[in-house]
Amino acid sequence: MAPSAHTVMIRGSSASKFAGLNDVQELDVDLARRFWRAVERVAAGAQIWGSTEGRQRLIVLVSGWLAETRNLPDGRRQIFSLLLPGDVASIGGSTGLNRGLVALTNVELADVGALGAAAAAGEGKESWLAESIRRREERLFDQIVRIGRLSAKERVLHFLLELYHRLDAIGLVKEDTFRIPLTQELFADVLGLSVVHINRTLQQLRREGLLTIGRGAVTLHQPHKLASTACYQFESPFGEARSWRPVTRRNAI
Amino acid sequence: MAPSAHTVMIRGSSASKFAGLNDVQELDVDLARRFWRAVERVAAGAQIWGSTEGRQRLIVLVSGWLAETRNLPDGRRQIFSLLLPGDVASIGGSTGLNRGLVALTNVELADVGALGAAAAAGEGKESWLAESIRRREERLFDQIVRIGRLSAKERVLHFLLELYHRLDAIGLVKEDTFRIPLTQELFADVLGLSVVHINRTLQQLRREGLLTIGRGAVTLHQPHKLASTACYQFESPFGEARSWRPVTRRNAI
DNA sequence: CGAGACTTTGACCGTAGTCAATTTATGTGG
DNA sequence: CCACATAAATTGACTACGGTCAAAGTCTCG
Repeated sequence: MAPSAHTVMIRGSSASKFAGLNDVQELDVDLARRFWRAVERVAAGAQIWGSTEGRQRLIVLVSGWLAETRNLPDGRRQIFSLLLPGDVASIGGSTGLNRGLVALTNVELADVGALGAAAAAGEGKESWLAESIRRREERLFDQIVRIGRLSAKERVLHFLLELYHRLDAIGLVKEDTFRIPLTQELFADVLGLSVVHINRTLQQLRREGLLTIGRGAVTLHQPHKLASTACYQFESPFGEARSWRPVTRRNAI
Repeated sequence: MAPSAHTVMIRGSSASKFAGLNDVQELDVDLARRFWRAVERVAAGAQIWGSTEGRQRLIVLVSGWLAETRNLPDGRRQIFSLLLPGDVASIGGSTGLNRGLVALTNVELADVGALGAAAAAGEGKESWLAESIRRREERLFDQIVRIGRLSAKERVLHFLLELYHRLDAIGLVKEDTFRIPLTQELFADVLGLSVVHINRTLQQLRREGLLTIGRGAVTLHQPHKLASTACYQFESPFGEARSWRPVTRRNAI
């Protein structure tokens, strides 16, 4: 993939290239510079994994979209999460066997090894890295709730709302509209549904006037209202809904 | 919950109390001692969360089972993961709002804050903590594949196989049999299914002679054979099954 | 214009959910 | 030790969400 095409990709957000990072106060400029020296470019469609030999290392996604995925032997595929600019991922080590990292668009990566050590050491303040990792886990939890307990319609809305918020945080949402480099097939593999059903669900949402989607762009109409219909981020602070009874031999399976 | 009842809980595995830890070479004895001074006991059924005030802290589960869970406003519930002895979890900080930690049995916890700093600093060797966290993420990925792409029958087997391996690693499996403090309802909430369907699936598996389950104990008949029918740990090393085409405006939604 | 990939549609099927009742297991108090 | 209370497990009847298969329609690019 030609670098020129790539440049087009990130243009228009040049100011916000660092938005995902600057947003969080703890990342100082020195570290940021260290990023830039180590930037790597990866072409859309490429699969990424560190040498299985070396130790695990952390990278920051500077621009573009990545997908974390797994293929089952029979062809089924599940996408665990999407990584957006500012997100952290680990590659290398024994990671590669269970999970693949795929560039959905042209992508810029920065090594965060040095930063990692620095951040881990700096205990006094909330380290940027720790916070980043915490959010990542939170997103995995959201993903589990989506595919575990939400209906197809809810899943789609919940997922789009997550993207909306994450992209908004790095300045990539204008007037409730953002771009998504996803086909309906990828959509399906994220949400654990079939392509056909994703298609029908999207059409239903369109008919209901809840969103506009097509040509790689999404507009959410009244995002806040959608949030409640999709159980998005409105979880009760836990523990209010159901009581937990100790599980003893008496009441075990 | 009386300490005596509790002691019964961990008896029989006293030798293996530390199995989950000793198993991994990097944990030295000094750190282990530090654990013991900080051990906390929690009664079955209790909900655990650090003060939302303080910073996030890491704990190690020394004995018993914990569940990480979320309740949706309408009563639906999803259990993200089960924590077994030797596993690490974070509590406190902003964690509490999105995820609850519940003691399924009486439980012993050890604070790993000090260890955390030490381990993070010790970069030369694979730190125990880092490895522990990596495995945790791997389990979340497995969970996502289970509920995203596996059938009910596959989910149950895959889940039981995971427990089998994790419990085996800490010496809690004898003759392919282990104890599980789970009701069918909890089972359902882990696997994203209804109780009724869990019940029917278990009965089918019993009829097929694949396992024995009841009274809080499970026996897997021919675990290795089951693994292939449940797509357990037999994922292709990624990238062989399907090609990835760049997603551009052309072929996006 | 033609090729290839993606989207859309229709017909049909099957897995899993829901509701409601019954049975079983484990306690508990008399 | 028995009757009763409670929570789990189980069953049946019915529904529906979502999957599958196959064909037709669209879009973009070369």
